[in-house]
Amino acid sequence: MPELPEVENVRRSLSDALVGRTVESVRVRRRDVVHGSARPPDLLRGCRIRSVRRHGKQLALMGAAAHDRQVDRCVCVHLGMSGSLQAVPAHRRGGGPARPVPHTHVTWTLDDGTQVRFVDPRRFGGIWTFADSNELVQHRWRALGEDALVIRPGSLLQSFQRTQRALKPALLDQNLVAGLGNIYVDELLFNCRLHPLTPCRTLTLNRIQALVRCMRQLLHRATRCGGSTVRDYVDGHGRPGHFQNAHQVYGRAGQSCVRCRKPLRRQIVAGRGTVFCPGCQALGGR
DNA sequence: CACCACCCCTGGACGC
DNA sequence: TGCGTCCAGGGGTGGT
Repeated sequence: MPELPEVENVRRSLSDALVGRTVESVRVRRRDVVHGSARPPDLLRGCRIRSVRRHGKQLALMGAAAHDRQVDRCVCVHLGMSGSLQAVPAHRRGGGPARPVPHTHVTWTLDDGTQVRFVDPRRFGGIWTFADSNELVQHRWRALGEDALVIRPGSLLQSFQRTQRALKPALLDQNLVAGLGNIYVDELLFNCRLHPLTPCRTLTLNRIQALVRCMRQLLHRATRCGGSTVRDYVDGHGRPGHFQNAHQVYGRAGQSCVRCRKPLRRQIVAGRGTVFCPGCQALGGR
């Protein structure tokens, strides 16, 4: 389940393989994963890739039409739960017709023979096409909150003050802060000793500052470790992450808390499986 | 506007 | 071995 650290690793690895290359052809196997125009030129055919951007959990391939450098193109990719975007170099595809990877919905072929494949078995992800970066921001990224790596305590304080919600559902809300998912919210709340059901309203600026520091540190550490591979996440080169080995609560229900040795509890919060330490993360805090 | 329940989807775990 | 059932979960949508 790609969250910010995983998506950032996909972004970096894809940048290596894509930036500066030109898209020679695009193949769409499932039209319904593409939102907006699925015409090959709108899916970057004939474009030179200028950059790979990220906001929260979303990626965007920014291209410039080769025949007219003024014409921009932009393809936004959301990996959802089970999506992956991998660049497979020509030499790794070998000579013979390798059996196709199931659920490969869109394939781009670059001028050096590299294939970029969007694979998404559960189809919780998708692809959105835009004329340029303005459209991307207007129609898709503007509604999102600030990216979790750059958000400042002040904006979080503002959001927290006008919501009645608990911390966990608020932090999972991409319109409030973009990039956190179930894994990193649980890890974050454990790190800063906050109960998932703490009402956002009750957090002082001081505690929000600590929360933001914790969040950046956690996300940076996880990113450096290549992200978390819980089931099948891999980056743009097919490499798994290893931050799952450093998880302190996620996936550890019933095991003992690394701080106080009490058993970790699992409870449904905001409809999501939530693991926390009832000892360290008391409601009301300390 | 704020919030929540519901639904989308597949593969893996588990029980018989 | 094989089949059925349950569950995970991001986020869009529609209802309250």
